[in-house]
Amino acid sequence: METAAPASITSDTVAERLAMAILEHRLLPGTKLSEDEVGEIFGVSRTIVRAAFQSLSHDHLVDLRRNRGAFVAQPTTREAQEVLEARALLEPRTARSAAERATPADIQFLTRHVEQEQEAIRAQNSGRALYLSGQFHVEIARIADHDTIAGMIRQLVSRSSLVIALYWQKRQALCESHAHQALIDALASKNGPMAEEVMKSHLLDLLTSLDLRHQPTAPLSLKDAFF
Amino acid sequence: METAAPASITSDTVAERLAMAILEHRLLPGTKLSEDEVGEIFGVSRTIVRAAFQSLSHDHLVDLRRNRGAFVAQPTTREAQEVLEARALLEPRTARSAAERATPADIQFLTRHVEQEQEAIRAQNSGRALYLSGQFHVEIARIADHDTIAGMIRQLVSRSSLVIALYWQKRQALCESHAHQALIDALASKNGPMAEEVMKSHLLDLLTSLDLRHQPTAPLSLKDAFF
DNA sequence: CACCAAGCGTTTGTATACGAAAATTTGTGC
DNA sequence: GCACAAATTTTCGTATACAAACGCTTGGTG
Repeated sequence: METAAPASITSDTVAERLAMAILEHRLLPGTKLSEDEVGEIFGVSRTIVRAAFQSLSHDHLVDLRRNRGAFVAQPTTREAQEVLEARALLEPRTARSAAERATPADIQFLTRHVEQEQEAIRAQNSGRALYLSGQFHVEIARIADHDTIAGMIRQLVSRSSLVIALYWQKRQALCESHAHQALIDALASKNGPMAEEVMKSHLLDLLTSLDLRHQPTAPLSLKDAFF
Repeated sequence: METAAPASITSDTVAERLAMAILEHRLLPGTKLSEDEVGEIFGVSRTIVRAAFQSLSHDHLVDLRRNRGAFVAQPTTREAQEVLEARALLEPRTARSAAERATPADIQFLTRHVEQEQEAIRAQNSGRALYLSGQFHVEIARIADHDTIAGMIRQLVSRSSLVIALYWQKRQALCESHAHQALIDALASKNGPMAEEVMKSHLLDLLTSLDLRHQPTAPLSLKDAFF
Protein backbone atom coordinates (compact mmCIF):
# COMPACT_ATOMS: atom_id res chain seq x y z
CA MET A 1 0.00 0.00 0.00
CA GLU A 2 1.16 3.52 -0.58
CA THR A 3 -0.10 5.33 2.51
CA ALA A 4 0.18 3.83 5.97
CA ALA A 5 -3.50 3.63 6.81
CA PRO A 6 -4.11 4.27 10.53
CA ALA A 7 -6.10 1.60 12.29
CA SER A 8 -8.75 4.14 13.21
CA ILE A 9 -9.07 7.48 11.48
CA THR A 10 -9.39 10.34 13.94
CA SER A 11 -10.34 13.93 13.30
CA ASP A 12 -6.63 14.78 13.45
CA THR A 13 -5.96 12.46 10.56
CA VAL A 14 -8.70 14.04 8.49
CA ALA A 15 -7.54 17.54 9.38
CA GLU A 16 -3.98 16.65 8.47
CA ARG A 17 -4.87 15.15 5.12
CA LEU A 18 -7.12 18.08 4.25
CA ALA A 19 -4.41 20.52 5.33
CA MET A 20 -1.92 18.72 3.13
CA ALA A 21 -4.29 18.95 0.16
CA ILE A 22 -4.70 22.67 0.76
CA LEU A 23 -0.98 23.26 1.24
CA GLU A 24 -0.20 21.40 -1.97
CA HIS A 25 -2.81 23.45 -3.81
CA ARG A 26 -4.87 20.41 -4.70
CA LEU A 27 -7.69 22.20 -2.92
CA LEU A 28 -7.86 25.83 -3.95
CA PRO A 29 -9.14 28.81 -1.97
CA GLY A 30 -12.91 29.09 -2.11
CA THR A 31 -13.56 25.38 -2.63
CA LYS A 32 -16.64 24.16 -0.80
CA LEU A 33 -15.99 21.30 1.59
CA SER A 34 -19.13 19.24 2.10
CA GLU A 35 -19.32 17.32 5.34
CA ASP A 36 -20.95 14.31 3.73
CA GLU A 37 -18.51 14.23 0.85
CA VAL A 38 -15.40 14.46 3.02
CA GLY A 39 -16.85 11.91 5.42
CA GLU A 40 -17.41 9.49 2.60
CA ILE A 41 -13.90 9.96 1.25
CA PHE A 42 -12.29 9.10 4.57
CA GLY A 43 -14.93 6.63 5.70
CA VAL A 44 -15.91 8.50 8.83
CA SER A 45 -19.07 10.16 10.04
CA ARG A 46 -19.82 13.85 9.92
CA THR A 47 -18.94 14.12 13.60
CA ILE A 48 -15.28 13.53 12.82
CA VAL A 49 -15.31 15.73 9.76
CA ARG A 50 -16.83 18.59 11.70
CA ALA A 51 -14.11 18.35 14.32
CA ALA A 52 -11.49 18.42 11.59
CA PHE A 53 -13.13 21.48 10.01
CA GLN A 54 -13.14 23.24 13.35
CA SER A 55 -9.46 22.59 13.79
CA LEU A 56 -8.62 23.87 10.32
CA SER A 57 -10.84 26.86 10.87
CA HIS A 58 -8.83 27.79 13.92
CA ASP A 59 -5.71 27.80 11.77
CA HIS A 60 -7.48 30.03 9.23
CA LEU A 61 -7.16 27.37 6.56
CA VAL A 62 -10.92 26.94 6.18
CA ASP A 63 -13.68 29.45 6.61
CA LEU A 64 -16.69 28.18 8.57
CA ARG A 65 -19.89 30.01 7.68
CA ARG A 66 -22.90 29.23 9.80
CA ASN A 67 -25.59 27.24 7.97
CA ARG A 68 -23.47 27.53 4.85
CA GLY A 69 -20.68 25.08 5.43
CA ALA A 70 -16.91 24.98 5.20
CA PHE A 71 -14.83 26.58 2.46
CA VAL A 72 -11.12 26.69 1.85
CA ALA A 73 -10.18 30.12 3.16
CA GLN A 74 -9.58 33.04 0.82
CA PRO A 75 -7.36 35.51 2.65
CA THR A 76 -7.89 39.12 1.66
CA THR A 77 -5.02 41.29 0.50
CA ARG A 78 -5.04 42.84 3.94
CA GLU A 79 -4.78 39.47 5.60
CA ALA A 80 -2.08 38.41 3.18
CA GLN A 81 0.02 41.41 4.07
CA GLU A 82 -0.54 40.84 7.78
CA VAL A 83 0.58 37.23 7.57
CA LEU A 84 3.77 38.18 5.78
CA GLU A 85 4.42 40.98 8.27
CA ALA A 86 3.94 38.64 11.19
CA ARG A 87 6.39 36.21 9.66
CA ALA A 88 8.87 39.04 9.16
CA LEU A 89 8.53 39.80 12.85
CA LEU A 90 9.00 36.22 14.06
CA GLU A 91 11.15 34.28 11.65
CA PRO A 92 14.40 36.28 11.44
CA ARG A 93 14.95 36.10 15.19
CA THR A 94 13.95 32.46 15.15
CA ALA A 95 16.46 31.75 12.40
CA ARG A 96 19.17 33.37 14.50
CA SER A 97 18.17 31.22 17.44
CA ALA A 98 18.22 28.15 15.20
CA ALA A 99 21.73 29.00 14.01
CA GLU A 100 22.89 29.05 17.61
CA ARG A 101 21.47 25.60 18.30
CA ALA A 102 21.74 23.69 15.04
CA THR A 103 23.50 20.34 15.31
CA PRO A 104 25.22 18.51 12.45
CA ALA A 105 22.20 16.21 12.33
CA ASP A 106 19.97 19.24 11.84
CA ILE A 107 22.12 20.48 8.97
CA GLN A 108 22.02 17.06 7.36
CA PHE A 109 18.25 16.95 7.71
CA LEU A 110 17.81 20.39 6.14
CA THR A 111 20.14 19.49 3.29
CA ARG A 112 18.11 16.37 2.57
CA HIS A 113 14.97 18.50 2.76
CA VAL A 114 16.22 20.90 0.10
CA GLU A 115 17.13 17.94 -2.07
CA GLN A 116 13.54 16.76 -1.83
CA GLU A 117 12.39 20.22 -2.84
CA GLN A 118 14.57 19.99 -5.94
CA GLU A 119 13.26 16.51 -6.72
CA ALA A 120 9.70 17.74 -6.54
CA ILE A 121 10.52 20.60 -8.87
CA ARG A 122 12.18 18.26 -11.35
CA ALA A 123 9.15 15.97 -11.17
CA GLN A 124 6.97 18.95 -12.15
CA ASN A 125 5.11 18.46 -8.88
CA SER A 126 4.80 22.14 -8.06
CA GLY A 127 2.23 21.51 -5.34
CA ARG A 128 4.54 19.29 -3.38
CA ALA A 129 7.46 21.62 -4.04
CA LEU A 130 5.51 24.51 -2.62
CA TYR A 131 4.57 22.48 0.44
CA LEU A 132 8.14 21.45 1.07
CA SER A 133 9.31 25.00 0.59
CA GLY A 134 7.01 26.15 3.38
CA GLN A 135 7.87 23.17 5.53
CA PHE A 136 11.52 24.24 5.40
CA HIS A 137 10.63 27.31 7.43
CA VAL A 138 8.80 25.18 9.96
CA GLU A 139 11.85 22.96 10.33
CA ILE A 140 14.01 26.01 11.03
CA ALA A 141 11.60 26.94 13.80
CA ARG A 142 11.77 23.41 15.13
CA ILE A 143 15.55 23.61 15.31
CA ALA A 144 15.23 26.84 17.27
CA ASP A 145 13.62 24.56 19.88
CA HIS A 146 10.83 26.93 20.87
CA ASP A 147 7.51 25.12 20.58
CA THR A 148 5.35 28.17 21.16
CA ILE A 149 6.91 30.30 18.46
CA ALA A 150 7.27 27.26 16.20
CA GLY A 151 3.53 26.71 16.45
CA MET A 152 2.79 30.26 15.42
CA ILE A 153 5.21 30.03 12.52
CA ARG A 154 3.68 26.76 11.38
CA GLN A 155 0.30 28.44 11.26
CA LEU A 156 1.60 31.50 9.42
CA VAL A 157 3.43 29.35 6.87
CA SER A 158 0.24 27.41 6.24
CA ARG A 159 -1.70 30.60 5.68
CA SER A 160 1.06 31.78 3.37
CA SER A 161 0.25 28.85 1.15
CA LEU A 162 -3.23 30.25 0.61
CA VAL A 163 -1.78 33.68 -0.01
CA ILE A 164 0.52 32.22 -2.64
CA ALA A 165 -2.35 30.38 -4.28
CA LEU A 166 -4.25 33.64 -4.62
CA TYR A 167 -1.63 36.28 -5.23
CA TRP A 168 1.50 34.59 -6.54
CA GLN A 169 2.64 36.02 -9.85
CA LYS A 170 5.79 34.55 -11.35
CA ARG A 171 4.98 30.90 -11.02
CA GLN A 172 8.08 30.17 -13.06
CA ALA A 173 10.67 31.07 -10.46
CA LEU A 174 9.44 28.43 -8.11
CA CYS A 175 10.60 29.43 -4.66
CA GLU A 176 14.22 30.20 -5.36
CA SER A 177 15.78 27.61 -3.12
CA HIS A 178 19.18 29.25 -3.17
CA ALA A 179 17.78 31.31 -0.30
CA HIS A 180 17.17 28.10 1.57
CA GLN A 181 20.70 26.96 0.81
CA ALA A 182 22.01 30.27 2.09
CA LEU A 183 20.07 29.69 5.30
CA ILE A 184 21.57 26.24 5.69
CA ASP A 185 25.03 27.71 5.21
CA ALA A 186 24.41 30.33 7.88
CA LEU A 187 23.11 27.67 10.26
CA ALA A 188 25.99 25.32 9.52
CA SER A 189 28.53 28.02 10.33
CA LYS A 190 26.55 28.97 13.44
CA ASN A 191 26.35 32.51 12.12
CA GLY A 192 23.25 33.81 13.91
CA PRO A 193 23.24 37.37 12.59
CA MET A 194 23.67 36.15 9.04
CA ALA A 195 20.83 33.65 9.40
CA GLU A 196 18.65 36.46 10.71
CA GLU A 197 19.58 38.71 7.80
CA VAL A 198 19.12 36.04 5.14
CA MET A 199 15.71 35.12 6.52
CA LYS A 200 14.68 38.75 6.62
CA SER A 201 15.49 39.37 2.99
CA HIS A 202 14.07 36.00 1.96
CA LEU A 203 10.70 36.99 3.41
CA LEU A 204 10.94 40.43 1.86
CA ASP A 205 11.52 38.78 -1.51
CA LEU A 206 8.42 36.72 -0.99
CA LEU A 207 6.33 39.77 -0.16
CA THR A 208 7.51 41.74 -3.18
CA SER A 209 6.87 38.80 -5.50
CA LEU A 210 3.17 38.94 -4.70
CA ASP A 211 0.57 40.93 -6.54
CA LEU A 212 -1.81 42.16 -3.90
CA ARG A 213 -4.17 43.96 -6.25
CA HIS A 214 -6.83 41.79 -7.80
CA GLN A 215 -8.99 39.29 -5.95
CA PRO A 216 -9.46 36.22 -8.09
CA THR A 217 -11.71 33.32 -7.17
CA ALA A 218 -11.07 29.82 -8.44
CA PRO A 219 -13.12 27.17 -6.67
CA LEU A 220 -12.66 23.58 -7.64
CA SER A 221 -14.41 20.28 -7.14
CA LEU A 222 -13.45 18.19 -4.18
CA LYS A 223 -12.81 14.62 -5.22
CA ASP A 224 -10.29 15.74 -7.84
CA ALA A 225 -7.94 16.54 -5.01
CA PHE A 226 -7.84 12.97 -3.77
CA PHE A 227 -8.12 10.93 -6.97
CA MET B 1 -30.51 41.50 34.13
CA GLU B 2 -26.81 41.21 34.63
CA THR B 3 -25.74 39.15 31.64
CA ALA B 4 -27.35 39.52 28.25
CA ALA B 5 -28.53 35.96 27.73
CA PRO B 6 -28.15 34.93 24.09
CA ALA B 7 -31.27 33.57 22.46
CA SER B 8 -29.45 30.34 21.61
CA ILE B 9 -26.23 29.29 23.29
CA THR B 10 -23.59 28.31 20.78
CA SER B 11 -20.27 26.61 21.34
CA ASP B 12 -18.65 30.03 21.10
CA THR B 13 -20.69 31.24 24.04
CA VAL B 14 -19.68 28.25 26.13
CA ALA B 15 -16.03 28.61 25.13
CA GLU B 16 -16.11 32.30 25.96
CA ARG B 17 -17.68 31.79 29.39
CA LEU B 18 -15.28 28.99 30.24
CA ALA B 19 -12.34 31.08 29.05
CA MET B 20 -13.50 33.95 31.23
CA ALA B 21 -13.70 31.65 34.24
CA ILE B 22 -10.18 30.41 33.57
CA LEU B 23 -8.81 33.91 32.97
CA GLU B 24 -10.37 35.14 36.20
CA HIS B 25 -8.88 32.18 38.06
CA ARG B 26 -12.28 30.87 39.10
CA LEU B 27 -11.20 27.68 37.35
CA LEU B 28 -7.67 26.73 38.31
CA PRO B 29 -5.12 24.78 36.27
CA GLY B 30 -5.67 21.05 36.51
CA THR B 31 -9.41 21.24 37.12
CA LYS B 32 -11.32 18.47 35.39
CA LEU B 33 -14.02 19.69 33.03
CA SER B 34 -16.72 17.07 32.61
CA GLU B 35 -18.70 17.25 29.39
CA ASP B 36 -21.96 16.33 31.09
CA GLU B 37 -21.45 18.75 33.94
CA VAL B 38 -20.59 21.71 31.72
CA GLY B 39 -23.45 20.82 29.40
CA GLU B 40 -25.88 20.83 32.29
CA ILE B 41 -24.61 24.18 33.56
CA PHE B 42 -25.18 25.87 30.23
CA GLY B 43 -28.20 23.83 29.21
CA VAL B 44 -26.66 22.43 26.04
CA SER B 45 -25.76 18.98 24.82
CA ARG B 46 -22.33 17.44 24.90
CA THR B 47 -21.96 18.18 21.20
CA ILE B 48 -21.74 21.90 21.93
CA VAL B 49 -19.52 21.45 24.96
CA ARG B 50 -17.18 19.27 22.97
CA ALA B 51 -16.79 21.96 20.29
CA ALA B 52 -16.08 24.53 22.97
CA PHE B 53 -13.42 22.30 24.52
CA GLN B 54 -11.79 21.85 21.16
CA SER B 55 -11.63 25.58 20.65
CA LEU B 56 -10.11 26.17 24.08
CA SER B 57 -7.70 23.33 23.51
CA HIS B 58 -6.44 25.03 20.39
CA ASP B 59 -5.68 28.12 22.49
CA HIS B 60 -3.85 25.93 25.01
CA LEU B 61 -6.29 26.87 27.73
CA VAL B 62 -7.51 23.31 28.22
CA ASP B 63 -5.69 20.06 27.78
CA LEU B 64 -7.65 17.36 25.92
CA ARG B 65 -6.55 13.86 26.85
CA ARG B 66 -8.01 11.02 24.83
CA ASN B 67 -10.47 8.89 26.78
CA ARG B 68 -9.66 10.97 29.85
CA GLY B 69 -11.47 14.21 29.23
CA ALA B 70 -10.72 17.92 29.38
CA PHE B 71 -8.64 19.64 32.03
CA VAL B 72 -7.70 23.24 32.56
CA ALA B 73 -4.17 23.38 31.15
CA GLN B 74 -1.13 23.38 33.42
CA PRO B 75 1.71 24.96 31.49
CA THR B 76 5.14 23.67 32.42
CA THR B 77 7.92 26.01 33.46
CA ARG B 78 9.34 25.58 30.01
CA GLU B 79 6.06 26.53 28.39
CA ALA B 80 5.68 29.45 30.77
CA GLN B 81 9.05 30.82 29.77
CA GLU B 82 8.27 30.32 26.08
CA VAL B 83 5.01 32.21 26.33
CA LEU B 84 6.68 35.15 28.00
CA GLU B 85 9.50 35.12 25.45
CA ALA B 86 7.03 35.09 22.60
CA ARG B 87 5.24 38.06 24.12
CA ALA B 88 8.56 39.87 24.48
CA LEU B 89 9.12 39.30 20.80
CA LEU B 90 5.70 40.51 19.65
CA GLU B 91 4.34 43.08 22.04
CA PRO B 92 7.01 45.81 22.12
CA ARG B 93 6.86 46.32 18.37
CA THR B 94 3.10 46.16 18.51
CA ALA B 95 3.04 48.81 21.22
CA ARG B 96 5.15 51.05 19.01
CA SER B 97 2.77 50.49 16.14
CA ALA B 98 -0.14 51.27 18.45
CA ALA B 99 1.49 54.52 19.52
CA GLU B 100 1.70 55.57 15.90
CA ARG B 101 -2.00 54.94 15.31
CA ALA B 102 -3.71 55.69 18.62
CA THR B 103 -6.60 58.14 18.36
CA PRO B 104 -7.92 60.29 21.21
CA ALA B 105 -10.82 57.86 21.47
CA ASP B 106 -8.36 55.02 21.97
CA ILE B 107 -6.59 56.90 24.75
CA GLN B 108 -9.90 57.59 26.44
CA PHE B 109 -10.86 53.94 26.20
CA LEU B 110 -7.56 52.78 27.70
CA THR B 111 -7.85 55.31 30.51
CA ARG B 112 -11.30 54.03 31.34
CA HIS B 113 -9.93 50.50 31.19
CA VAL B 114 -7.23 51.23 33.76
CA GLU B 115 -9.87 52.83 35.97
CA GLN B 116 -11.82 49.58 35.84
CA GLU B 117 -8.68 47.70 36.81
CA GLN B 118 -8.35 49.94 39.86
CA GLU B 119 -11.99 49.45 40.74
CA ALA B 120 -11.59 45.70 40.62
CA ILE B 121 -8.55 45.91 42.88
CA ARG B 122 -10.41 48.10 45.35
CA ALA B 123 -13.30 45.64 45.30
CA GLN B 124 -10.85 42.87 46.26
CA ASN B 125 -11.83 41.13 43.05
CA SER B 126 -8.34 40.00 42.16
CA GLY B 127 -9.59 37.56 39.54
CA ARG B 128 -11.31 40.27 37.57
CA ALA B 129 -8.38 42.62 38.11
CA LEU B 130 -6.03 40.04 36.66
CA TYR B 131 -8.31 39.51 33.67
CA LEU B 132 -8.54 43.21 32.97
CA SER B 133 -4.80 43.58 33.33
CA GLY B 134 -4.28 41.03 30.59
CA GLN B 135 -7.04 42.49 28.49
CA PHE B 136 -5.19 45.80 28.52
CA HIS B 137 -2.45 44.21 26.42
CA VAL B 138 -5.00 42.84 24.00
CA GLU B 139 -6.49 46.31 23.61
CA ILE B 140 -3.06 47.72 22.77
CA ALA B 141 -2.76 45.12 20.04
CA ARG B 142 -6.22 46.05 18.79
CA ILE B 143 -5.18 49.68 18.50
CA ALA B 144 -2.16 48.59 16.48
CA ASP B 145 -4.80 47.47 13.96
CA HIS B 146 -3.14 44.20 13.00
CA ASP B 147 -5.63 41.37 13.42
CA THR B 148 -3.17 38.57 12.83
CA ILE B 149 -0.66 39.69 15.44
CA ALA B 150 -3.49 40.75 17.75
CA GLY B 151 -4.86 37.23 17.62
CA MET B 152 -1.53 35.75 18.59
CA ILE B 153 -1.13 38.23 21.42
CA ARG B 154 -4.62 37.48 22.67
CA GLN B 155 -3.73 33.81 22.84
CA LEU B 156 -0.42 34.43 24.57
CA VAL B 157 -2.04 36.75 27.11
CA SER B 158 -4.61 34.08 27.87
CA ARG B 159 -1.92 31.49 28.42
CA SER B 160 -0.10 33.98 30.63
CA SER B 161 -3.08 33.89 32.93
CA LEU B 162 -2.47 30.19 33.53
CA VAL B 163 1.22 30.86 34.04
CA ILE B 164 0.37 33.47 36.63
CA ALA B 165 -2.02 31.11 38.39
CA LEU B 166 0.74 28.55 38.71
CA TYR B 167 3.91 30.55 39.18
CA TRP B 168 2.99 33.97 40.47
CA GLN B 169 4.74 34.83 43.70
CA LYS B 170 4.02 38.27 45.16
CA ARG B 171 0.27 38.30 44.93
CA GLN B 172 0.31 41.49 46.93
CA ALA B 173 1.70 43.81 44.27
CA LEU B 174 -1.21 43.12 41.97
CA CYS B 175 -0.04 43.99 38.47
CA GLU B 176 1.49 47.37 39.07
CA SER B 177 -0.73 49.41 36.83
CA HIS B 178 1.62 52.36 36.73
CA ALA B 179 3.26 50.47 33.88
CA HIS B 180 -0.06 50.53 32.08
CA GLN B 181 -0.37 54.24 32.79
CA ALA B 182 3.11 54.77 31.39
CA LEU B 183 2.03 52.94 28.25
CA ILE B 184 -1.02 55.15 27.92
CA ASP B 185 1.20 58.21 28.28
CA ALA B 186 3.53 56.97 25.56
CA LEU B 187 0.60 56.25 23.27
CA ALA B 188 -1.03 59.60 23.99
CA SER B 189 2.14 61.44 23.05
CA LYS B 190 2.53 59.21 19.98
CA ASN B 191 5.98 58.28 21.22
CA GLY B 192 6.51 54.95 19.48
CA PRO B 193 10.02 54.18 20.73
CA MET B 194 9.01 54.95 24.29
CA ALA B 195 5.94 52.72 24.05
CA GLU B 196 8.15 49.94 22.74
CA GLU B 197 10.63 50.39 25.57
CA VAL B 198 7.99 50.59 28.29
CA MET B 199 6.32 47.45 27.04
CA LYS B 200 9.63 45.64 26.87
CA SER B 201 10.51 46.37 30.48
CA HIS B 202 6.94 45.74 31.61
CA LEU B 203 7.12 42.21 30.23
CA LEU B 204 10.56 41.72 31.70
CA ASP B 205 9.17 42.74 35.10
CA LEU B 206 6.45 40.15 34.70
CA LEU B 207 8.95 37.41 33.85
CA THR B 208 11.22 38.19 36.80
CA SER B 209 8.27 38.26 39.19
CA LEU B 210 7.55 34.59 38.49
CA ASP B 211 8.97 31.68 40.38
CA LEU B 212 9.56 29.00 37.78
CA ARG B 213 10.83 26.37 40.16
CA HIS B 214 8.15 24.29 41.81
CA GLN B 215 5.18 22.72 40.06
CA PRO B 216 2.12 22.99 42.27
CA THR B 217 -1.21 21.42 41.47
CA ALA B 218 -4.43 22.85 42.78
CA PRO B 219 -7.50 21.32 41.18
CA LEU B 220 -10.88 22.64 42.16
CA SER B 221 -14.48 21.66 41.78
CA LEU B 222 -16.36 22.98 38.82
CA LYS B 223 -19.67 24.42 39.90
CA ASP B 224 -17.97 26.68 42.43
CA ALA B 225 -16.69 28.72 39.54
CA PHE B 226 -20.16 29.59 38.32
CA PHE B 227 -22.12 29.93 41.54
C1' DC C 1 -37.58 38.31 -21.62
C1' DA C 2 -36.53 39.44 -16.98
C1' DC C 3 -37.88 39.07 -12.40
C1' DC C 4 -39.89 37.18 -8.39
C1' DA C 5 -42.18 33.61 -5.37
C1' DA C 6 -43.20 29.16 -3.80
C1' DG C 7 -41.94 24.33 -3.35
C1' DC C 8 -38.58 20.89 -3.10
C1' DG C 9 -34.14 18.78 -2.33
C1' DT C 10 -29.89 19.21 -0.05
C1' DT C 11 -26.85 20.43 3.69
C1' DT C 12 -25.96 21.85 8.09
C1' DG C 13 -27.03 22.23 13.50
C1' DT C 14 -27.98 19.74 17.48
C1' DA C 15 -29.43 16.08 20.43
C1' DT C 16 -29.23 11.53 21.61
C1' DA C 17 -28.17 6.52 21.56
C1' DC C 18 -24.87 3.01 21.95
C1' DG C 19 -20.32 0.92 22.39
C1' DA C 20 -15.73 1.37 24.54
C1' DA C 21 -12.42 2.92 27.73
C1' DA C 22 -11.22 4.53 32.27
C1' DA C 23 -12.10 5.39 37.13
C1' DT C 24 -14.23 3.80 41.16
C1' DT C 25 -16.01 0.74 44.21
C1' DT C 26 -16.46 -3.62 46.19
C1' DG C 27 -15.14 -7.96 47.61
C1' DT C 28 -11.80 -11.47 48.66
C1' DG C 29 -7.52 -13.51 50.28
C1' DC C 30 -3.49 -13.16 52.85
C1' DG D 1 -5.83 -4.26 58.18
C1' DC D 2 -3.79 -4.07 53.64
C1' DA D 3 -3.23 -5.29 48.82
C1' DC D 4 -4.97 -6.81 44.74
C1' DA D 5 -8.52 -8.22 41.42
C1' DA D 6 -13.22 -8.22 39.61
C1' DA D 7 -17.46 -5.90 38.93
C1' DT D 8 -19.79 -1.64 38.57
C1' DT D 9 -20.36 2.94 37.42
C1' DT D 10 -19.13 6.81 35.14
C1' DT D 11 -17.37 9.29 31.19
C1' DC D 12 -15.82 9.64 26.75
C1' DG D 13 -15.82 8.50 21.32
C1' DT D 14 -18.56 7.98 17.39
C1' DA D 15 -22.52 7.30 14.59
C1' DT D 16 -26.95 8.45 13.51
C1' DA D 17 -31.61 10.60 13.64
C1' DC D 18 -34.31 14.54 13.25
C1' DA D 19 -35.16 19.46 12.70
C1' DA D 20 -34.07 23.78 10.68
C1' DA D 21 -31.88 26.68 7.36
C1' DC D 22 -30.30 27.33 2.82
C1' DG D 23 -30.18 27.23 -2.30
C1' DC D 24 -32.00 25.74 -6.40
C1' DT D 25 -35.53 24.77 -9.63
C1' DT D 26 -39.90 25.62 -11.40
C1' DG D 27 -43.75 28.12 -12.45
C1' DG D 28 -45.97 32.32 -12.83
C1' DT D 29 -46.43 37.43 -13.75
C1' DG D 30 -45.39 42.10 -15.32
